[in-house]
Amino acid sequence: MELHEPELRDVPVTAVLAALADDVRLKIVRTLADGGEHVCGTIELGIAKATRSHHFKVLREAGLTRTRVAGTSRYVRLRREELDRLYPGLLDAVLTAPARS
Amino acid sequence: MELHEPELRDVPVTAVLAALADDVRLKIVRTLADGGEHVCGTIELGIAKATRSHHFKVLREAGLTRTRVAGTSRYVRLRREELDRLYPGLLDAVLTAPARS
DNA sequence: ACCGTTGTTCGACAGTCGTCGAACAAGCTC
DNA sequence: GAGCTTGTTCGACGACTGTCGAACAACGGT
Repeated sequence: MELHEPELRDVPVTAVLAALADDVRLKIVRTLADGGEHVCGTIELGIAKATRSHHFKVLREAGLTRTRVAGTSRYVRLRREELDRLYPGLLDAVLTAPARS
Repeated sequence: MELHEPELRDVPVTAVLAALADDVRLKIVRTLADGGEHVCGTIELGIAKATRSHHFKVLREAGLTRTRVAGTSRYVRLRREELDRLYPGLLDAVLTAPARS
């Protein structure tokens, strides 16, 4: 299993923004914002698992998440420190924004 | 001429992020970041004017810019104060980010 | 009144994106 | 090993997006 996790500085800002510009992915990011590791499947999203897998892939390849494989599960967490270092304020701004109505 | 400029709070965060997640529009925003008014046509973008018009429309309808009509020209400026109030840190994070290589 | 300038709108087109079911892979448990 | 669970991958499909040329609209200057 190749876990493609790019260096954040190699990811264009537009890719980071595009990754955040989706309701499903934003919900994932909000959930991960507690700082802990979450198993992909435990985040309730109301979509097919293929779609779920797709969104986690987008987040990972945009440098937003770090994934640890353990058994059949994947533990995902937000790369908050790195993000705050490279884009100070971005994550906070997005997270404190009013949730989707 | 109907100038559709929504209240920022009525625009979903994802729409704001999507508007910023494009190289051309990001370049426009960076140019407008000096706080002044710019005439649409004076910003060098290297694209057809139809496309240019499209991008300015996206920015306007995402609540990112304010447009003033004067003669045949449109004066555009960034809605920075409102943006900073609703999404503190977002604009700064995007603007200080390394420009697209 | 004509012409040039500035922008918008209207198809059209290619490309990307979100979504899904189905098939597959890998691990755990009995 | 059989079966279940957890995710990924593979088309496929419809919707949206960025791009353009052409046509149009509105204004300014001569």
